Amino acid sequence: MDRVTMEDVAEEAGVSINTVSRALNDKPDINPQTKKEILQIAEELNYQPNRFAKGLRSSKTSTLGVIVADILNPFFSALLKGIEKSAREDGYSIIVQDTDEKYENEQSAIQTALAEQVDGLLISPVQTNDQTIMDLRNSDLPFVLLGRHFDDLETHYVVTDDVKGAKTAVNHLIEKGHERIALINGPSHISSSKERLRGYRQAMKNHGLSINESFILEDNVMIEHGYETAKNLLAKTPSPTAVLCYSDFVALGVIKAARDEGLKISDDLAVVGYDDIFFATCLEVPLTTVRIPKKKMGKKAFKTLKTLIGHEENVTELQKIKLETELVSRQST
Amino acid sequence: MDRVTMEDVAEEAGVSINTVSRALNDKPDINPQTKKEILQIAEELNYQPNRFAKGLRSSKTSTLGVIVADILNPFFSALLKGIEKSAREDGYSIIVQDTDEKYENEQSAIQTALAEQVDGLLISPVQTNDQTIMDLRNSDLPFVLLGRHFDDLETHYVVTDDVKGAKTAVNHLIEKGHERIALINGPSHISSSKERLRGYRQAMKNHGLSINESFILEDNVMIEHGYETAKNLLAKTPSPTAVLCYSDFVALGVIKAARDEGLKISDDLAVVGYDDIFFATCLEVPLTTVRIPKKKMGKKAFKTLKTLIGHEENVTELQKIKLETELVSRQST
DNA sequence: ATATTGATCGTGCACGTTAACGGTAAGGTT
DNA sequence: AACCTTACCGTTAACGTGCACGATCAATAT
Repeated sequence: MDRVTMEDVAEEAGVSINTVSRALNDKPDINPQTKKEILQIAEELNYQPNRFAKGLRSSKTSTLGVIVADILNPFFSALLKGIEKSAREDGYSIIVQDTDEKYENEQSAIQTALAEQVDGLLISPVQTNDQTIMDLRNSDLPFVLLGRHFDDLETHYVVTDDVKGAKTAVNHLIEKGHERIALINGPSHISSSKERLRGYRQAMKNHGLSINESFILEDNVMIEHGYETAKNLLAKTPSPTAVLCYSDFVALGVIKAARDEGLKISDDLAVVGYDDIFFATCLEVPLTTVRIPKKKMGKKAFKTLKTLIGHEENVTELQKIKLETELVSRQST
Repeated sequence: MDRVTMEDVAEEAGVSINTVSRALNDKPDINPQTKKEILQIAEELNYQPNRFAKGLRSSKTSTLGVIVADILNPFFSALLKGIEKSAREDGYSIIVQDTDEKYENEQSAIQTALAEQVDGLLISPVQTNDQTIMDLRNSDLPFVLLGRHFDDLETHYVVTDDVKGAKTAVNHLIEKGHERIALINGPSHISSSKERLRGYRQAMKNHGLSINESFILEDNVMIEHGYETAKNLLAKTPSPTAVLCYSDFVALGVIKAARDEGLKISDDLAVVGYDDIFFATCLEVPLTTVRIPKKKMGKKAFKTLKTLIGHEENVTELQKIKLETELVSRQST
């Protein structure tokens, strides 16, 4: 059973293919009555447009590329979920690629996306290199950065207000009476790390607290590293009474390390995470964390990309969107 | 800057388009020397084949549809990761759709996939209805079911050996000295639930243990339900000393409920999960669980689908693949 | 010398859709 | 009566690729 084409519909309706095209695409120059009949017949025959013919003609697919750093990370899963939902509601399909936080994968993923001829690209860039992003700008494929951005690169992006987020978290810890507050941050060269560090410093300064520079550690985003880093941190004297982590993943590592040391979370060591991935509530001591509106972020990123695709060649001004975070206070502080 | 086509390459090489086609597609009837030159030029010009033209001609995209029940569930994330990786390595792109465990979404997702003209479909079906799957069989689109299958539906699938998995888990609990063992199962009409129940019964019977039918509960896969169900379960007298859960998600709910009741995991209540999602190790009491080789499963599903796509019209025999699980013993038992 | 073969390459059409363009008929305008 | 407008519709070419077919030429066989 072959696919139904416009020609089949045309034949059935006794009109030309073009008329069918006009009917299906809401074009003018068509009798409302014939249009109605054609749509009727198309429906009956279960006509499905051939997207390859469409794409070939118009060089517009209705497909977006999404490149995430690690699907297993619930943060990205949630992002992806938001993107997928709003894209689907808008008639877009998404092609997903996972870079495993590796630079070379990102590079080839972008190449693949170009070859796939997607209409646009959503990227949560890896941290090691921005060369690929620069290359991407030279092609005329619209793209939006997600979660991370590069200061020195003028691109569209959707991120969160990390200065404010970290500041609020530190303020919260200070209110709880903590003074020796550590920061296990992400890689220092990515924007979110820089800004959170800024927020951390501001909050400490505002409350007249001195900063123990050895309490500021740089880390990877993965859980295993959080564990190691926390081990080091807790060995220091005097040891911190509170830690702000770069992610809930890192916080998990910290909690593990604290458990090993016989420290009680909250009493002996207050921990604040970042992201609010869903099992932050499932821990023995539910985790206080800075909630990132992940689905909303995905949705917003899609909307942004869509306007870019709409305007195309027009030099639309740069979309730099910062979403607000929310401190969710639980038992770990 | 327009896209480079085969015509451009042909012109540059001083040959016809057809010759370029032959060179690029490893066809015979071509001089090795000219072939080499053409490939060289194609490389220099950075020629990228137009997949829409290709798709239109050959009605073969290199795209697969993947329909998952819930991306936020780490089980599906891991599955997706496995699929994505092996697909990418094989030159396939994947279009991902999320059904939110809702039947109507699955239905439209399949429609979308058909419209997208993917080469094949990988589906982790929702539990409520198999009508869509039946419809899908009537189209000639090859597809493979993932994780769940339907007894009465003759389709290709990749699942795990659930009878054995549950049996091993129950055996483990019995070895630990438990006799009052409960089962919080998934929805009773899906295959994995049925088989795990079978495994549970077999293991109990083999050890001469009587089964308290009120210890067998049906549940949804979501975490919130695990909590409620466990509440009910723990209120029973005599209460069970061990629980086998349908998923790690459910186990989390059980652990929460046990915590509310002041029960100590392992000592007062042994808990076994299913799936082995990555944060099973992150819990206060690391969770004993039946590990499903998720990435391998994704990979296997892709491979299976690929052979189906290869053989196309040929009536290949049904692929019913059962992967082995592995009991991972941790501190919760 | 002529016929045959094989290697190599070009020609032309088809895939399904869109859009520019031209055509037709009915009605109105000068 | 000759023209223009309007509303509607069909013809046709084009998007980039792959495949069937035919063409060419040199080498070999008869």
